[in-house]
Amino acid sequence: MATRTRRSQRRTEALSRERIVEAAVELLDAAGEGGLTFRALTERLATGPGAIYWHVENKDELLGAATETVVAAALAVEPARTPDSPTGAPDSPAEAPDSPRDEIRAVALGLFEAIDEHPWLATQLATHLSRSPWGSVAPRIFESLGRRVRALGVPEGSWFLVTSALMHYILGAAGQNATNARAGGGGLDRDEFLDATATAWEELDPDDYAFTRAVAYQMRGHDDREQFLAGIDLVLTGIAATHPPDA
Amino acid sequence: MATRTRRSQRRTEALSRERIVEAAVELLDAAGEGGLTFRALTERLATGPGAIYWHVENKDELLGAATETVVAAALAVEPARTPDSPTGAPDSPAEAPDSPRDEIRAVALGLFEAIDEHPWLATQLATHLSRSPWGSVAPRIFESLGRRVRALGVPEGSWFLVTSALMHYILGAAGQNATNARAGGGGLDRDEFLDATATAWEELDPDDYAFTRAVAYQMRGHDDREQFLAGIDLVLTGIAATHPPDA
DNA sequence: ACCTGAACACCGTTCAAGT
DNA sequence: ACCTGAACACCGTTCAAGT
Repeated sequence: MATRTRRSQRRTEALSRERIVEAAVELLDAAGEGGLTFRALTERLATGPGAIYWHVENKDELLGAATETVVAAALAVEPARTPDSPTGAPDSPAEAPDSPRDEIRAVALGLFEAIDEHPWLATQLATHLSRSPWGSVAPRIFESLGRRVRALGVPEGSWFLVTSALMHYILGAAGQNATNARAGGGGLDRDEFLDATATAWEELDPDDYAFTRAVAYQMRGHDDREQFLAGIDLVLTGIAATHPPDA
Repeated sequence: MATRTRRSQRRTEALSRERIVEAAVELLDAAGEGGLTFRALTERLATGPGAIYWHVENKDELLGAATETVVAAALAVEPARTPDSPTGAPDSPAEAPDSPRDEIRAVALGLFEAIDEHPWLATQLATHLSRSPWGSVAPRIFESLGRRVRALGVPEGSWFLVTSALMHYILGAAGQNATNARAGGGGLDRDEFLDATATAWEELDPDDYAFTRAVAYQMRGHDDREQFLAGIDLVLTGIAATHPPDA
């Protein structure tokens, strides 16, 4: 029976931290946070739990490593181009030197899309962003946004506040959206899910939820990405108004 | 040995969904997400798992009920008063009719403080806000903010966008802060934790993290609540600028 | 209607043993 | 140095049985 070992992967390459993290990301993408177990991991890697523990401290560290990998990839794109065509994929070489504002939009959108593709990221980013010893993912995002905030001309005394506010909006919005992405993935397609949610809103108590009922129809057709970027613009405008460049 | 049943609670009152949720909140507060187990719950309530399952569908539903309870309490305060004295606890009767802007600040601060007191809330709010069947907690927050957004004079077409953006900032910021609160709770006090984080930032690579290193000192002394409210003001200013009242 | 508690399947983690 | 796999303690959940 030793012959019938599942070789879900070719067995040529040796085990490595990298391969383990890669498999972890695949499991998380396929089945969410609950999909990442050491049993599933050992089966996929055709090995035993002990082997994994030799390369990785524990499950928490593994989750952290998976998060770092995905976030690093999202930030590495360093995209450009004005988001005029919201559908356009960034693959042609970028030449035009973008404004800091456009770059912030692009970084934000990169994170948004990463969370959209890997909904399990939301939990990680929302609450486990700082760990001991300090994970590198929070500073990475902070740095990427902060450089553009500086380029925007925000006075130095406001750098921390402004960059934090931007990051909070991005993580909050992307997190909410991940919930939708997840729910959408489970059977219903996106439009059906939106419609079901809008309908649920419309059936709330008229006294307690007058406002929510009144905007339910706006939920029905809305485009997540567009809304997200509109929110970014709102925050950027707020930044310009409350922390204008030094005179 | 039947005599030595732990009665962590007086045994007079019968089991009820309410008592179970209450105990769940206590366990979550005391030991975080990992502290809520059915064993701990049965011990605290001096009963068996079957009894709990009679009142509650499963662990997920229990977590949801705990979240709803705490969020409802936070929103019920419907506080007032201008936040001039950031330390002041709201206990004297409020009379002055506050501006929508102040009310939004107050609602936001209420949520911020709820997450600060119950750090496990962050995960719940960040990613499980919508469930099937639709939980009432998202609409509750949305409604509370939305009514004030309407009172602000934001044009109807922008209600959904603006209220969502506000909610995203609040949840994102409060979530990040919960991480700090949690970390602070684990031995170090708040100032020590901030200091340790700032020091860690200052030791990052000078090329890759030039900006983060440059603002590390701003992290050291900052007041979470103050920063949070400054962010709210930033967003409110952005709202006023990008979605001004109809002419 | 409400509760008991043994049992089940599954999980993260450890560790003596192998190569 | 790297891997194996049995074993341990713990978890959510079920269910026949009691009152």
